[in-house]
Formats: sequence, structure tokens, C-alpha cells
Amino acid sequence: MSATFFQDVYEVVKLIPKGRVTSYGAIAHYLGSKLSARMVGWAMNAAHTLKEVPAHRVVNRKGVLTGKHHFDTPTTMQHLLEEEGVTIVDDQIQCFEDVFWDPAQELL
DNA sequence: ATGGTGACGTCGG
DNA sequence: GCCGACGCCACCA
Repeated sequence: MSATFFQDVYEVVKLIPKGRVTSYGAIAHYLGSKLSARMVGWAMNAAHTLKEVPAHRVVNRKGVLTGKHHFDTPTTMQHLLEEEGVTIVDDQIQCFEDVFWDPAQELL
């Protein structure tokens, strides 16, 4: 089914529950630790064009909205997360551990 | 087939 | 504790 790495990333990102977030490294590790988190970010680049893929729920390992600049507007990502109940200050997710969603842990 | 790119992550000094 | 550099692997031209 995994025609491409992109497709796999889409599936995982689409599984992220509302109000939760995950990191590029977590997805990369879930797909295979042999892969690099960079590829996940690259996949997100194409994923964010798909409204079905909540790319705004994917942040870096620090909980910082590094990819917000890639959205239609730099405030879109933060706004979407805040709408889901995620508190963000200075592009940094507060209580990151509380909203963190690890696919390898939830999907197991 | 090759080279360059990319929204990260980890290690070392 | 903070900052810099490298590595990683798939997609596109």
C-alpha cells in the first residue's frame, strides 16, 4: 500500500487526534528509525497542500511551529492549533508533552 | 542515473 | 548551557 513515503506519512498525520500534535522524528521513527526526520518534513511539504492532512499538528521535536511559515499565512498553523485547544506562546507549544501524540505508542 | 533540496535530529566543543 | 556542523533518505528536474 505504501506506494510512496509520502503516502505513509499522510496516513499517520491523518490519524493524529484533534487537539494533539506529533513530531517529525516520531513519525519517521514510526515508519522506520532508519529514515531521517528530514524526509517527514519534506513529505509534509506536499501534505500541507492536502486539506485532509492536518500538517499543522506536526511540529518539530521542541514543540516549535517551525513549519508555520509554509502555510498560507504564518499565523494559520498557530491559529488552527489554538482552535483545537492547544496553547501556543511565541510559536512554542505549551505543555507539549500533554498534547504530544506518538503514533508508535498510540497505534502500537 | 546523478545532483540538489528539504517544515529535523543528534552529537561535539 | 549554548551554538555550529553533519547525517539522513526520498522526491524532482
